[in-house]
Parts: sequence; C-alpha cells; structure tokens
Amino acid sequence: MQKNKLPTIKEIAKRLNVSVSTVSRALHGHPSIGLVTTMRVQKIAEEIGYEANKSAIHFKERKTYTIGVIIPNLSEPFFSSALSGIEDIAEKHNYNVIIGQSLDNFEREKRIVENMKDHRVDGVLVSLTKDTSTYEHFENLKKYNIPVVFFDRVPARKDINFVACNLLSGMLQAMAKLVKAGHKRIGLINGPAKLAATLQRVEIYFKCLKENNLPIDQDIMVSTSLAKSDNVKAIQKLLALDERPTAVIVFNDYVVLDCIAAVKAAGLEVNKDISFISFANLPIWEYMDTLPLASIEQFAHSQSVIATEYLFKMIDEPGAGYGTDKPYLQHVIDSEMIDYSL
Amino acid sequence: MQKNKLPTIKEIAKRLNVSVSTVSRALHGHPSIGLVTTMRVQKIAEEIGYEANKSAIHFKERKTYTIGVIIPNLSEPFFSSALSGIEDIAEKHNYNVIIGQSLDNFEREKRIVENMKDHRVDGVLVSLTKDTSTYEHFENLKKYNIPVVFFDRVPARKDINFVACNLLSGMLQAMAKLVKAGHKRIGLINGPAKLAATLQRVEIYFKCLKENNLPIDQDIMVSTSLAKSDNVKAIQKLLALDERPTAVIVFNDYVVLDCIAAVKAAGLEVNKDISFISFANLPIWEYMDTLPLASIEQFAHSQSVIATEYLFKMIDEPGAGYGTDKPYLQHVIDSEMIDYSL
DNA sequence: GTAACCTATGCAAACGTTTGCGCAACAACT
DNA sequence: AGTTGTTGCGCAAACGTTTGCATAGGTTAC
Repeated sequence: MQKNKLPTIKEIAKRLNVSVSTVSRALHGHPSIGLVTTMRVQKIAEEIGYEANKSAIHFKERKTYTIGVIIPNLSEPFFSSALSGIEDIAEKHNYNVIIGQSLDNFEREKRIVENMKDHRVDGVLVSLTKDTSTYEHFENLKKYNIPVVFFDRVPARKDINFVACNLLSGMLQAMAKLVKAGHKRIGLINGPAKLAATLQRVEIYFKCLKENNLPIDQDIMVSTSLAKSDNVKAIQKLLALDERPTAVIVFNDYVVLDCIAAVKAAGLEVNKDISFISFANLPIWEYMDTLPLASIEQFAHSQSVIATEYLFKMIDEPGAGYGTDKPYLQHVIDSEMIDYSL
Repeated sequence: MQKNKLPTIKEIAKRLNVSVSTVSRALHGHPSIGLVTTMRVQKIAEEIGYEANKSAIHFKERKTYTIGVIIPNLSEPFFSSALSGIEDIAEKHNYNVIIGQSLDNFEREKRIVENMKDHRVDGVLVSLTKDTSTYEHFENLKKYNIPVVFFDRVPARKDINFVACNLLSGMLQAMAKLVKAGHKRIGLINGPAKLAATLQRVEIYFKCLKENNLPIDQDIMVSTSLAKSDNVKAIQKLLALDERPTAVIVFNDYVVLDCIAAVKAAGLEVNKDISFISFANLPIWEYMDTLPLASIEQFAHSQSVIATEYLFKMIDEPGAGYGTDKPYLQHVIDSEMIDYSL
C-alpha cells in the first residue's frame, strides 16, 4: 500500500504486449489505432485504475495548467472576491490556481513572482503592492513566455495588459446626487499620498467639482494614513472648521466607519449635519443603522473575471497581448454608485 | 525572444565540455566534483541565467512542492483567514498552495479532490462541505500517498488527522457570564439540522444548561435556515413568547445581525430586553453601536496553522499520522469568549 | 612493484508521456 | 505482377534532471 507504484502506460503495454506508443494513442482515441486494440487498452486501463501522470505531461508539454495569482491580501473582501472570480474561470479551463499574498510588501511581491516563475505557471494575474513602482520582476516573466495581466491595482503605464476600474463614473453619479440634494461644500478625506488610489481620488474629485462648478477649497481636503486614529483626526479636522463641509467624499468604507463613529461622538448627526460618500460598497452596510449616502462599487469579481479571460486568451494564442502585432488587452470597468438612501 | 529555449544543464555541459552529471553535481556543490570545475560551472550558470526546470525535477522526484487546500468559500472571512495561515506556513517550507472552493457543494468537493490528485499535490488540507458525509474521495488519496489533514469542519470519525475547535470552552465562559448577570431563561437560535455545527451547538447548549442547573425548555429553542427572513422569524418567535428568554445563544454573528435589527424593529432594546451571545467574533462588531454581549472566537488562523504543520509533518516523515504505528495527528483548540461588554 | 585507495569525472538509466517516422501486411487498383 | 494506398502498429527520440556505477589517472602504502 505504501510505495506501490502507480500504474503507468508501460504497465498496460506490457500486459497487452503492445508498445507504449500504441497505448498512448489508444488512450487518446487516436484514429490510427485499431478499434479492438483501443478497446482492449481502455479496458485494461480502467481495470488497473490507470491515470496519466500529470507531472510527466506537464514536464513534456512545458505547461503546468496552473496560473498564479498575486494579491496584496486575502483577508480583504475585495481580493477574496476577486480570487473567487479567478478560480471560477480557471476551473472552466481546467486550470489550477496558486496564490501568493504580497501583504503589500514589495520584496514579497518579487519573491512570489520568482516562485511562480520557478513553478512554471502558465500565466500570472497581479494586483500590485502599494509600494510597487518598478516592474522588472514582471518584465522578467516575458523571457519565460509567461503572460501577465494586471487588475485593479495596475501599473501606471501603457505597455501592459490590464483590467481596471474607472472611479470617475461612479463618482460623477455620487456628486450629482450630492449637488441635487443641495450640497455646495463637498470635502475630501483621502488616503496616504503614496497610494495610486489616493492620486486617482484627488483627480476625479477635482474633475467632479469642476463639472459641477464648485470651487476647489484646500481647507476641506484632508488625508489619513488609514489608521483608525488618523481617520478620526481627519474627520474631526473637517468638523472643527468654521464653515464645515456638508458632505465628504471618503477614501473608502473602512474610513467612513471611523468617521461615522467620530461624528456621533461629536454629538452630530450623520446624513443631517454631514453626509458621506465612499468607496468599496462593503456588504456590512446592510446591517448598520448609520451608513453613508452611497458607496462606489469597483466590481472585484467582474474585474478579475475579465482579467482571467484575458490571461487565457494570451495563454491560448501565443503572441496575443504582447503588443507586438497584436494589441494589448486592456479594459476599464465603470464604477457605479450604490445608493444606500433608497 | 519568443521560443528561445531556456538554458538547461546540457547547455552548460556543452559549453564547458563536461558531462551533464558533472554539471548537475557542481550546481549542488557535490563534494566529488573538483573545486575548479564547480566554480566554472557555477560561473557559466550565472552568466547564461540558468535556472533549474522545476517541472522536470517535480516529475523525477515525484513531488510537486505544492499542497492543496479545499474550503467551502473564500469569501467567508473565517476561511480566507485560514487560507492566510496556510499560505504563511507553506511559504516557510517553500511550498506552493493551490486552492479549491467547494462552495459547500459535495460534488464539487469530489471534483476538486480528483483534480488535486491529478496534480499530484504533496498533501491536502480540507474543511468539509456541509453536505459531506462520505469520505471515499479522501480515502482514495491514500493510494497516492497524499496525506490529508482536516480542519474546522472535520469528519465525525476517529481515524483521521485533524485540527478542530472546541466550542464548549467558549460557551461555558459565555454561559457563566450570563448566569452571573442573572439570566435564567437562556434560549437558542440554532442553524439547519443537517449541519454538524448545529448538532454541536445543541449539545454544548444542553451541557451548559446542565452545568448551571438550568432546565431545558423546548419553547426557547428555535432554528433558522440562516436565510435573513428566517433569522428574523426565529427571533420574532422567541420575542412573541409569554415568557420570553432574557438571553439567547445564537448560531453565529450573521444571524445575530438580523436578530438585532428585528429586536429594534419590535421596539425592544438589545442587551436590556434581550441579550445575545454568538459565534464567530466578526471584526465588524468594532464598528457597530449595537452588538451582542459576546461572541465566541474559533481561531481560524491558529487552526489552519496547526493543521498545515501537521500536514508537513506527514509529508516529511512518511508514515506519520497514518495511524499505522504512528498515532493520528489530532488537535483541538479551545474556543474563547470575546466579551464585547467590557 | 603491485595492491589498495583516493579524486574527479563520465556513462547511462530512469522518471512517464507524446509523437514523427518507418514499416509491415494487406487491399485495390492498373 | 507490379504499383499504389490504406490500415495498424512499433521504434526511438525527446523533455531536463538526478544518481548509481564505472573508470581514468594519480597517490600512498607496504
């Protein structure tokens, strides 16, 4: 029971006194093998419980039928949801998924890329670390003909394949809603400067203000490191203003959670004294009694599904998406405001 | 750049006019190879960017340095947290992790096991589907010498390796707290009958009642399918009783969320008219203003870490944990009540 | 001077599978 | 009878690496 070797194609060949090539072909239903032989082979294979050794095939075919996924953190619902989507598509293609959590650590990201290359994955999906600003480790994969598709947290360059989410669309919806409700002073609580997401938010914030003919006012723009205490400080700063904003765009739902608590602590009322719009559309809002006016959904699942489909396109049609003759595979999903006030 | 073959050991051998075996040994620092040769080989290897083809090695060594993880659902924080723990340990052992979501579907679970076997993973970690009641698909892995360790949702049998969580300890703490606070009628909102977790809870519920000399009262025991509407019905049923319970043990935190909403809707006050104790210790409580008295933590991360260490023990010492001469690897972690009222 | 022993290297098999090519045997045409 | 075609199968190479065994040349020991 221990080291009893698994049945191989040779075993079958020996039993039937045919060659291994015949067996191999018979098992694949190759037309050049006679019907009787094919049947006999398949019967024996069944009997002794033969199963092809995938390792051998991977080795020979130089494919592993495995894709690698590199994400910052599995514990964020956004990414676990994305991973779910990836797994769904991979399964349809009979592929396996191996994962690596970068934990938002650039060095780890590099190590994981190395590891995936060692493992000869057939493709890689990546959502970047917040510190990633060089991309040699990914470029390196080209040497091994390992295609890469980025999603959500993507490099700021054009010569790549990616799927990302356009925050502007959702934000425009949100801003329209605020303006319609009469808000004229709309603040911003942004994230740490080094995050790409932070830059994005300030850009669309400005665009939205402009679109609605509202002035830019540095006083009502603050930022947080995303630490709880810092989140509280940020909202307190806004609340302390002589002329405080009546609505605030907030970096994400987690920050809003702290803001809401702080507003209550200050004896003010959310959605009356001050309203919030945020990003993420966390499922927990369903259970909260105090929630932002709306949150902007970035469709983790859809993003990852499309990214995975792109990846398989590149795997299946070598050359696709390498920007040589074929164009890069790029897609931007519109974000959407989810209105909680309905 | 496209199909340029990767450098192999042969390549190096040719360049140096030595045999491949010499190269192989030199690269491993084998003592029987002369110092100069070793150096020359390593230098060339470096130069041409040689990297061992892991697929070839996996094939030859009959190992893939990959473990498989089968869990019901990545989107549950419990499991994504568990997966995090698994990945941590796997990384320490230089192993990869491939995942499979059973989506609580028994047939999918079987398919995933098949797939992992095909992929020749070196071991498997499993948390069962709620419908899993037969285990042939796992037993089958023994033929392939693929060790299996179960965690959290484990089979109800003794001849396995597992890590699980003992709900009783946390529950005793909780019950003690309730009794101390003067509660005498302590109800139960349990899950669907077919879940192992449901049976567990009713057992420990009875034990705890007995321990505290409280009577069993079928009237204050209800159950829910875990659907939102059903959760609400369950709590409403209790609230409607002439002599309603003053405290309720609830299947998990998600159910409590609905219960809290229903209590409020009924014009009653949580923690005054009725108190809750639950399971899961979800992180979101931190942000809620109305929360249960306490929730029982089941330590997903610790469970998975220990389970993974067991798995590596089995991988590294063939025979370990197979219950032959060596004992099964089994561990039970005590759950712990996390007191939110402090 | 020859037996015994290192040292450094090469040979070849093995892991399991796929596949291009070749070659029988037989059938079907001229 | 000779050519051509078809059918069914085997041979052997190839994928990249590791490793037991053999061996050549050199040293030491008696």
